Amino acid sequence: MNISTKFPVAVHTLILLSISQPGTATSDMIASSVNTNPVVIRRITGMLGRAGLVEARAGIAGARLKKPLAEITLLEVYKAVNAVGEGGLFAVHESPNPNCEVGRNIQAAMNPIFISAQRAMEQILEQTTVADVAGDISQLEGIVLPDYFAPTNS
Amino acid sequence: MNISTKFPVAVHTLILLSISQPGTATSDMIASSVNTNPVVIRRITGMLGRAGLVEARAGIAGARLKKPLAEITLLEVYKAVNAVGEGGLFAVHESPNPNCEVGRNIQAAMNPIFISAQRAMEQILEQTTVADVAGDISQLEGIVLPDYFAPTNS
DNA sequence: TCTAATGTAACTACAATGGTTTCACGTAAT
DNA sequence: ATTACGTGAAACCATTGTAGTTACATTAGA
Repeated sequence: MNISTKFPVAVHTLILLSISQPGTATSDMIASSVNTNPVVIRRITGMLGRAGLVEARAGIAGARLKKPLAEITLLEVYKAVNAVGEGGLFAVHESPNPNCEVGRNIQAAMNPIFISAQRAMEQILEQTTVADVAGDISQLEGIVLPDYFAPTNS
Repeated sequence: MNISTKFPVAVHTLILLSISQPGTATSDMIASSVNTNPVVIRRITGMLGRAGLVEARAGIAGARLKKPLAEITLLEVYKAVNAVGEGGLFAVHESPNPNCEVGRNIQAAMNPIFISAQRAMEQILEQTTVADVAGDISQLEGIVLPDYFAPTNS
């Protein structure tokens, strides 16, 4: 399996919150950009709120960022939405045979590797902020199509 | 979600194959060490076979390693069993709204980060061989419990 | 008060995983 | 040849997790 879409959706949400006029980015509006259900968005803003990244209150339209995007790393978002469940990125096979030399030690032997592999992945996420992603988006918007995409007369 | 247990089970299987007398490590025997069903093991040895790591033939008990464990990296095993399905480690939310500046670019903006994060994780797996894991296991077997685990008279 | 938005619970649909049964086929020993 | 054992593969089931959906209580503000 793979890491939950909650993660990219949360990033998407944070960017929309940052570029929208206050009170504009309702869960309905965000859901229509993400192409999902408003409740899915509220679940995510709820998690972002519990992590201290946004402030969302019942009855008030649009959540408010509690930090500028440049101070929110992707790792914070990833952790806020619990993108990788409990037990870590790698699943282990439960209760191998304790009467077998391999069975009774395999988990202890593999665990350190699993942990450092997961850490390596998370460190990449830590090096990028949500503002970086937002920057990439405006860059993409400003892109000029190369000539071979232009209409021709041939 | 997390990465399939097929991965640790495959490592477990390879180690058993390497330390067992030829023809001894049947899918039944391996399954009893892993604590699962023999068919699960055969599915995995099948994948390891298609990846060229072992040779398993119908009717012949026990698969045979085609390489020494020291020449099999964890990354090879991970790829052999397709531990992370198609589409990569990170899921993306499908079809965001193309009429929204953020929606139509979010995937392109996040993809490079997802790819390098996944790569970082895989590079760790590439640095370890199955023989390293097997070595850790024998080390664990030889461990001497520290004093505070010893019976006392107090 | 009325409207609009959020928070939350509950339910559903769907997909993926792993376990299980079953059976055909291959090998090897008797 | 027959028998026993093991693998390969298909089919099916149970469980789990994710996301989508409905419904409703609650809150803010006009």
